Amino acid sequence: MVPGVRQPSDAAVRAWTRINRAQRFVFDRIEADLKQAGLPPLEVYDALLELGRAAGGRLRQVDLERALLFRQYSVSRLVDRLERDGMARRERCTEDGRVSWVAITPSGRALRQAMWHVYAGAVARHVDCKLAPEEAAHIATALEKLYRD
Amino acid sequence: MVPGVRQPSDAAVRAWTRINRAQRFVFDRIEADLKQAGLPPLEVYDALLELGRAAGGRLRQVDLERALLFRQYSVSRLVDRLERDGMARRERCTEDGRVSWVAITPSGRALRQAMWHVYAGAVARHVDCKLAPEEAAHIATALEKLYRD
DNA sequence: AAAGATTGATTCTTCAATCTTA
DNA sequence: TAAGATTGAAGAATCAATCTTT
Repeated sequence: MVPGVRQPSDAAVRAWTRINRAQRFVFDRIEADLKQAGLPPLEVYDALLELGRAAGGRLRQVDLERALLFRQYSVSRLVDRLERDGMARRERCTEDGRVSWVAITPSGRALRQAMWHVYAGAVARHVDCKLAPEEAAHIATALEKLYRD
Repeated sequence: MVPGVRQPSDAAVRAWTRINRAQRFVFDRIEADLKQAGLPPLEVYDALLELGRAAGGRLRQVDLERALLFRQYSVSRLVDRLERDGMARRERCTEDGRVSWVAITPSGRALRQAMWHVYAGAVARHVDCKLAPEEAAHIATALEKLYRD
């Protein structure tokens, strides 16, 4: 025991290491499925989903940042790529000159749908198959507490 | 509904998105704590932990790869960095010329301990505080099923 | 000063090909 | 052929500094 360092419970350490491992394990498999289908990585799906859901099919960059739990510069570069590939475009904000809107394009919507095709199968195979329905629900409820600041 | 794509249950999709978000959220905060203390990222801790636990303080690279769920080339480059920083060294295997052993150094052991100092506090703050003890145990049990192939 | 966003340089990751030994 | 490991080149993430507007 080291004074001044609060020791977490064994249960908490085990929970954290397994969150970490399970995430990487499943994530790697989903990404592999997407890649095999010639599709972009999951972060592109997540971004297109947020944009597609938003009113008018667009979000301020800062809101996309919060929705995705990404850094400002990561979003900036992700949007660069989406724009380069024709999946989204930036629009200037007339009310606040600091703000940049990001709007999904029709190609972006089509890509999201194509990705869901593969993504859904991957979640079914790598998650749904392995958990009882109550387990999945229970995990979801408990994990939400970790990111409600 | 698209024929030919197995649809995962809503519960499974929610579980997966929350695993993903919770992992990123907690991971970012732990990494920030380590960084603020001038320490290297979590993967270094994980590697040093595996090496330190192993018999003789060393593992074959391929076993480190499996323990960490990393790719061959990622481990190769991680060991490059550990070696460069004096935390581990490669040793050739006399029995099988294809194999490379990776051994932890005394500096590596010291670093792992210094990192645990910070890491423990971070897990206490970002995980232990937010979950009831039974919840942590339950999460651990359920999540393990996701990476037992 | 603070909020939103961008960028040059560096570091790390990933891809795809390669190398060595079994 | 396959297993274990490495590597040049390309792509992405990160750092730290910067820019613009509020």
